[in-house]
Amino acid sequence: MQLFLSKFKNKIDQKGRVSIPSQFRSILFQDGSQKMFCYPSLDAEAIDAGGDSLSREIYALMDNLDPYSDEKDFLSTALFGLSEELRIDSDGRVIISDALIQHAQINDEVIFVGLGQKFQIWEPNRFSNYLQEAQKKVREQRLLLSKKNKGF
Amino acid sequence: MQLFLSKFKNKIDQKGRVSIPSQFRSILFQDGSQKMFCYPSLDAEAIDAGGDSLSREIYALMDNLDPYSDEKDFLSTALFGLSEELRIDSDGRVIISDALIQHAQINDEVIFVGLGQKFQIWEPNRFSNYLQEAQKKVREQRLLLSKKNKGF
DNA sequence: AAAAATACCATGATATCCCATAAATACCCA
DNA sequence: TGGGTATTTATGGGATATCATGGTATTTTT
Repeated sequence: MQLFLSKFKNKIDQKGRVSIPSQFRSILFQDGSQKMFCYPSLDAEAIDAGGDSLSREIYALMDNLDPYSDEKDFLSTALFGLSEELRIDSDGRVIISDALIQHAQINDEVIFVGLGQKFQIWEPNRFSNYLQEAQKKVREQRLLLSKKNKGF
Repeated sequence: MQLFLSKFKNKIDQKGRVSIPSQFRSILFQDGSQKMFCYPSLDAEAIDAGGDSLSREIYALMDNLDPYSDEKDFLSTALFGLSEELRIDSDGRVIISDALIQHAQINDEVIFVGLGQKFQIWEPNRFSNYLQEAQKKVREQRLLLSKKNKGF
């Protein structure tokens, strides 16, 4: 299976269009769909996105819930209500909806960040801040680890 | 199978007409019917709606209940008594009945919210309140989910 | 006849398609 | 290996189609 890797910075034009990085695009196209599935990230000011496999994963998750439970009502509102299947146009671009733009505080540039099974879309500055934080955490963790595991 | 996803805000005009979001409309039309099936949401101040598959589902649900039970009486009153099949006009609009308008406390704008198999129609402010609540609940429940669903 | 429902038409905004261009990348062959 | 050519890719713009929405006319209902 192909993974989403690396990161790419692209511009949003006046009509709101962004090119999906071609590497990512070709993965999305693999299952034949012309859509990019996406939704606001649960714990970051970013957009989570992926292809058919990601959306199927989420649909399956919903299917397992009791149809008439509060749990399902809340989840389906928060997930289905906020997720979108963006059409990929003939030039490989999408138009990100206002709601998602706002959630991720995006202006006229975005960074696509590969996360393996899915990828995220960030406002560039926010992403570099997030990355720094993450790296800091990793270093701290490593200090803890290195006491037990020399040479790592 | 096509699912109802995302949300759309539309206006109600002086004659009481609302456009069904075209994405939703095309799903409704798939089973050939020119109708939108709807009824007052059982546990929210909103309208539940969908196509033929939803109405069939509800019929099936009723069939499974003991014919002479209170449960069936109650449900058939709550659902069938108040459910309607709204004609979709040539421009893709419907007229929502007074009873449903009142149940959902709707004025001159509504939000259509995709929930997968069906969708809901909300008064915008009420929906944003409900959404906040739903997101809060989802975050609380999230630890449970993440153990089973990595990467989500 | 009055009121409601339905069909039909008009318009601005937006999305989609199609083409152009420049930069980046891949490709090829001496 | 290097240097040049072909392809791909990101991005912009104009033309076209679609959509939401308002309005008018016609039909149906009561």
